Amino acid sequence: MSNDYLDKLNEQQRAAVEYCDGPQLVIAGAGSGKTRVLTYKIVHLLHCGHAPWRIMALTFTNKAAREMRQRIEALVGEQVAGSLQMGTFHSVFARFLRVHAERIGYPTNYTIYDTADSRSLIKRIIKEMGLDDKVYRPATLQAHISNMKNALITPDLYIRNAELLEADQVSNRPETANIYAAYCNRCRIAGAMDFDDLLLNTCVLLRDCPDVLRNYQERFTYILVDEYQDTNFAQHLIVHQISRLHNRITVVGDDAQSIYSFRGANIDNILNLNKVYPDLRIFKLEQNYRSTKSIINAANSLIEKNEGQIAKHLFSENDTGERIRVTRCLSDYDEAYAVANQITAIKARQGCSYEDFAILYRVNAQSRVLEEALSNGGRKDLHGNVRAAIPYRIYGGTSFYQRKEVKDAICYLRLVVNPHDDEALRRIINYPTRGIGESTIAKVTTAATGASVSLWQVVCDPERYKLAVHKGTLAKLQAFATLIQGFIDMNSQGANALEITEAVIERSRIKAVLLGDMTPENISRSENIDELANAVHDFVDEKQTAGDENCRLEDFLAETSLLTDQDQSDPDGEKVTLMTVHAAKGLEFKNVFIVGVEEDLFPAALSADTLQGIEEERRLFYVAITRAKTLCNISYATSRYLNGSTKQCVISRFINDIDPKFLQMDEPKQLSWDDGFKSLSNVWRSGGKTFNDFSKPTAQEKILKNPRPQESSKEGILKNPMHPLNLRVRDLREIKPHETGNGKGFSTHVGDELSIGCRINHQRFGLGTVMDIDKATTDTKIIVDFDNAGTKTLLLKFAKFQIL
DNA sequence: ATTCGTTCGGTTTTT
DNA sequence: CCGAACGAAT
Repeated sequence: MSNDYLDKLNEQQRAAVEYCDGPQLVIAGAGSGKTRVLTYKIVHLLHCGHAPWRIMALTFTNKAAREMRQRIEALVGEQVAGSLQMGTFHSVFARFLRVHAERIGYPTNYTIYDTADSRSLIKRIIKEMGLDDKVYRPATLQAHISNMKNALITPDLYIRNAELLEADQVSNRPETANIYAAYCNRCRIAGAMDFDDLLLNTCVLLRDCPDVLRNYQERFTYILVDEYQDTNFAQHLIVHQISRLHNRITVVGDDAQSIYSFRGANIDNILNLNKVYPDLRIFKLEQNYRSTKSIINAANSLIEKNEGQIAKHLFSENDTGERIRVTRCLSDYDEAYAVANQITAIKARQGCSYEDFAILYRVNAQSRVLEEALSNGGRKDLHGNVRAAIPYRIYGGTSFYQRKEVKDAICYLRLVVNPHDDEALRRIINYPTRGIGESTIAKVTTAATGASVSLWQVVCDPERYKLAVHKGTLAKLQAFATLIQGFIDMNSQGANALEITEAVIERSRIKAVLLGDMTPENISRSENIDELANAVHDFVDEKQTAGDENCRLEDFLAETSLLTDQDQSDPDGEKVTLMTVHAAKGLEFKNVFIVGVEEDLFPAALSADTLQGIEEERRLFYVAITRAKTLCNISYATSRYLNGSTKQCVISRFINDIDPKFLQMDEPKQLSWDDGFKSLSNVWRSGGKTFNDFSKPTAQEKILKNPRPQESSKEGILKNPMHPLNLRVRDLREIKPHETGNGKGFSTHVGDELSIGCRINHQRFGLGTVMDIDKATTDTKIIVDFDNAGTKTLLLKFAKFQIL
């Protein structure tokens, strides 16, 4: 293998790739070729003689892992790439744990509880302990337990930690430690690990089994970790322990893009890395290849407002590009339609594809309106003609494997692999209904908890556990046990994943029940079950073509249980991408729309009370902006319908954080004192449609022409976002190049140059489509549907615009 | 035991 | 708005 791959790197990147003798931190700004460095680094390591199976590469998301694998495959071939130990933290260590589970008291075929499973278990424990679930909110407890695990505080450490106990007393939740202990206990009886356990137990394994640690330390001569700013303590420790022997490690990250502290990510892991690795060498990648200068400069000016960062200056040598456009909308509805129209307009102008667009939002719930607007292809025209739908694709939402019917089917499979999986058993013991009701399950539960065994053990041997139920009920339990045992036997006799899945679908009657009542929903549910069978089929097929006849159900489950919402397979075709900003990390798009940039949404209300909260939100916003290559569009609405009610909204403080010279504020104007209160009266909702009066400026707009001097805003907004002084937009003079009509191609036109459907750029109203030309009178009028200013009738002899 | 209807409450981001 | 949870009817 020649090493001409090094020529494909810039100086900084090349230096980072070539240094392989000790611990290395690569601070990689957004779009600076981080993945490129990682992939080439791995190629370089192979070139330098590291065997592929001695290299461990850890990423955060499956998407990132997949992408890196593909890139490396392209460079070194499938064979070699396949031998690399590469994947997400969770998937790599879940594999290790499969091998050594018994060393730490878990079965090899342990189950992985997803968030829903663990939530339901916590909830049940709270109930069983007779505690008030208003005080002990399951979601809060779950998050708390997760944090504890990420910090490696096990229940026995918890109970000895005076500080934690004290805090629980103060918050009036003294039972927290007991809930935590009970939860872990029940997981263990069920042979189940939750996501956090995968990391925690890896730490336990490496701590308690020095031979295992030694083995991995010796094996992995090089470790690479992506997105290190998002590691939690458990991950940090694992990496450190395994890398300690050879001390050859590359961690890549960008403190400015740390956005996962809510799940335990600790930015100090990267900021203090030199304390863990005294001979750490730091490399910086500061040239951004992705975005225009305007975008990078704007992003830089934003992130400067955060404190405590690793000094770096991201720069771009790309074109200056257009300024970031900030659009004010009256409602979420208008915003969605404005975005849809913009997409159509920009696509026509750039001649690009729908794939070049992404709409990013803070929370998934925002996607709904956007979907509607896109499906309608933007606003209907004057004659009520519906425009062609804009194709889109949503990441996130409920994933395939979380759908009720699919999860039901999966729970049968889980039970086959590990019958002690209580959560799975609970879910399907009476689905389809087989007369095993709540009271029976309660009795089984009591018996099981009393004897510290799984529900399955009680179901299989009711007498032993003195289960007091009627004969008829006993028979029903027996029938259920026989059903499941049948599948278990199939599995132990060597049936493959597909054979068992088919048997389960058939004999459990889950599909038959759905087809017994052919409502459209049920038909779709049954199709989803078929889809699951297909997935198993593909899995088996793929393994067999690769020459592996061993297509165990265990393997299928192990693979799918770590897939998440973000990992749906790509349906092909060019589509606009809709996703949360979190999901967009690591991706790039030619044109990006960031919507809902309002106080209490972005930054999220829950994050707004702490400085760290705000700083993380700001980093999130930074991530959003830096996804864009060419155009970045920001919008906010003054009124938004979210979670069942309409609320007034205020522009996000983050827009004020960006240096105004990189912004182009649309509809520049002073917001009025009661602008926010007024706009509600302009918005009616009927049948999902909004009626807006865009055409005439409001009295307030006319009155308030004088720019109010800027004052330091942070505290003011923090104190009271609704305070009128805070309803302030930038100085007029800073904004809008074409607003002043400075002869930049805006002129009057005669009718002949225009036709219906023409795109124009109006001096004042911006982009729009000509809907009609009225030559009936001496003064020709045109009716234009503006993307952001509604429909206007213009007198041709006066209107100043460009024809695009 | 099951099913249906009503009320109530919550509400970020993800492996 | 949506889902969970509870209560009442079969």
